[in-house]
Amino acid sequence: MEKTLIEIDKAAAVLKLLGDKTRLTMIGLLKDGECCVCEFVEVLQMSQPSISQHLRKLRDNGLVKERRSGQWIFYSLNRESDTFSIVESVLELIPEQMDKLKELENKGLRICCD
Amino acid sequence: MEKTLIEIDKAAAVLKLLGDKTRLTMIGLLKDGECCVCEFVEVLQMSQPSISQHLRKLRDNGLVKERRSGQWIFYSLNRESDTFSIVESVLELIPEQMDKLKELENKGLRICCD
DNA sequence: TGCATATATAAGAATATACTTATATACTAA
DNA sequence: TTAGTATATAAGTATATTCTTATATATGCA
Repeated sequence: MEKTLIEIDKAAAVLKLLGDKTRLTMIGLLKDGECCVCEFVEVLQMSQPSISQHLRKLRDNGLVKERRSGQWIFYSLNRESDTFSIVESVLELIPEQMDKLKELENKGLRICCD
Repeated sequence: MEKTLIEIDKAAAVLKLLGDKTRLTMIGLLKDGECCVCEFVEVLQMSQPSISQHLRKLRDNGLVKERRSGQWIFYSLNRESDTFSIVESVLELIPEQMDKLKELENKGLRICCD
């Protein structure tokens, strides 16, 4: 049950990534599954390049991983990351973001990724 | 045992504050007690104004509180903050910073705050 | 009162961050 | 092959961040 400690530099880097509302919401959206870029664009109401740039930071730091499926690239949490415990802890303390995906689904806007 | 959820904006703000090595180390140093500004200056090897500015950010966001005692101002974690659970979780995942204070004590540099 | 110490604040500079628009790349399907 | 869709990258800009140096404030003590 003992968690491995994360060195301070690495912890600070991850916390800095999570310390941005857009990226924190993204991580929240990934809590229960995958999302593709177009879904983030819809939910977060931001430009596609901006979303891609945030995802790149998360990926470069190993917080998320990607999986291509046809034209789409699906992102998911990288639970194998040695800093995942930070992400996990934070996810327990913030509200679920799932409802935003549900809304999207209700509007029929999630079809692009089926 | 159920923790109250922290809204995403507020969580992101706190995580941003913790996402800086200097401030994260400060929080780590406060885990087991108070520290005064001159101790932070010694341990972190940074200028006094820089330390004060970091402490101000932490204080403005309610993460730490201050207590004046003579010429010295002692900082401590604000365990009453509604975002303290984030700080608490992070503290469990990073190494103890106490040894740095011990070193200081060994060098006799902690006398200023007795 | 006057000086020393501890801390805070102000102003400015260098750098980092997060957008924007434009364009490149990868895949699908006609 | 060509057009269309999804995503990534590049370049530029506005703003935020974190230092620095100089100065202000608060306390203690002779």
